[in-house]
Amino acid sequence: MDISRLEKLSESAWRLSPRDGMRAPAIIYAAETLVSEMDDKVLEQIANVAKLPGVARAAYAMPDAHWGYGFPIGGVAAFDADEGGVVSAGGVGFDVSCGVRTHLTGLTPDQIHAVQDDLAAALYEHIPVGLGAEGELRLDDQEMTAMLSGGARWAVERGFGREEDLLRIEERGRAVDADPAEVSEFARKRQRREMGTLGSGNHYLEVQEVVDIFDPVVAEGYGLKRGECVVTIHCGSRGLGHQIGTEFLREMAVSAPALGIALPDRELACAPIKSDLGRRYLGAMRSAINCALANREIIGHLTRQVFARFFQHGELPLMFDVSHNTCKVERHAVDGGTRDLYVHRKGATRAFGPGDERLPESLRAFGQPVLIGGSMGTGSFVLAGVTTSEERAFSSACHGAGRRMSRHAATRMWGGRQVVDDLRAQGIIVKSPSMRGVAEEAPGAYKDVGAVVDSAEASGLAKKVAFLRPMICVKG
DNA sequence: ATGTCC
Repeated sequence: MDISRLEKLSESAWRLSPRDGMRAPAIIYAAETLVSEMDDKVLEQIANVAKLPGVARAAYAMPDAHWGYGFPIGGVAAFDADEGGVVSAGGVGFDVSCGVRTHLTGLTPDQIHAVQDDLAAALYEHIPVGLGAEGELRLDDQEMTAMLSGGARWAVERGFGREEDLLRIEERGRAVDADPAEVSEFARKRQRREMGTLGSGNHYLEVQEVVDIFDPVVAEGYGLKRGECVVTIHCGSRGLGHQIGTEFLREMAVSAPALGIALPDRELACAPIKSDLGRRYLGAMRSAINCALANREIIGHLTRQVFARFFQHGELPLMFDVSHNTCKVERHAVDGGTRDLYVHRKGATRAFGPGDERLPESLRAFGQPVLIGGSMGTGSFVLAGVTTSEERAFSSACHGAGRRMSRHAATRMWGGRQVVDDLRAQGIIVKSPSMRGVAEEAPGAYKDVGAVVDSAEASGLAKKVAFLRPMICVKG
């Protein structure tokens, strides 16, 4: 990206003032090196987002931003329903409510090492993974509706997971105002056999060691101890969310002219929040959020079953579960007052600061855990929300390392087998049904996650709490 | 992300 087009606000914040139909500025939060490495498309896309009706304050790109469908991945934008604001299927993303959860294990790396190969094999065997993977569960239409309405709470009621998990899930495990009636028959059909499955692409389950603590007080508050292991699960709403995204993107693109919306890019298809189409999308999208929350709760349950075979204490309490592809109604400061806004976070994590009443009491003093998935070789971070993030980016932060190159480019650079062997030499066991998928996800295909989170911290979006190094990776 | 083109 040509950085000379941007106004430098600080070492890690860059602004494009409104032009060419932009209704608000575009702001990129990242150190100069990361901004320079970003594709020009990121700036073009975030500027286009700032052209949409009812956009509030500014459109933002997080430090891990990269080119996406319409909106960049790592994009945040909020819209005001009373100002003609819109909701956009492309602004949420195809994998609705894709997200991350981390379970504590209380186990030491030595305990994992003693069973590492067998544990990796058991996790890989017990948790369905890969494109088109099916689980043991079969949902009839009535159960599908209950799941789409109940989220992780539905899963717990059916015996998958524990009541106490719900307090450690965003929105207490359930998106309210979901409308399962707006989820098509085909979307339901695609999901019938896919509950409790990990999926493919960048989705994974990892056993990780906490190797660095940056903020001892917050780490203790989260239950993270140096030299202990955690399990992190990254997945979303599988075929159902994808189908909802596909259907509504198409309908929004077709309907835009009639709804009086001039799209700067067809991929930015959207509908007024106060329209029938907008309301229907929100009802379906919230159902997909519940699908993802239920899916991760079931996978957490399956993980506990495997750990119970190997260890006496297989409780695996949930530290936190947070989505990074969502649209949520939140109250934020705008123009000297506060407004209810529809905050789109696509490849961006909600990051409430300390004291926020929407956080569970046990976490409120520390700020919200922000779970950052790095690549399978380089490791992951746990961050904490900070109060400055509200004015900087509607209480949002990055979500991962961000791709450095396309999947296709990665397969030209690496072979899957070679990546697996290289990681094994570093003590990391990778299990995957797809060697091509592993090549696409090679550590070198991602940006330096450390540089990304340093930028997030410098930008006042979140602060570093802990660094996690993978030991076992089950990869889709 | 995705039974990578219902």
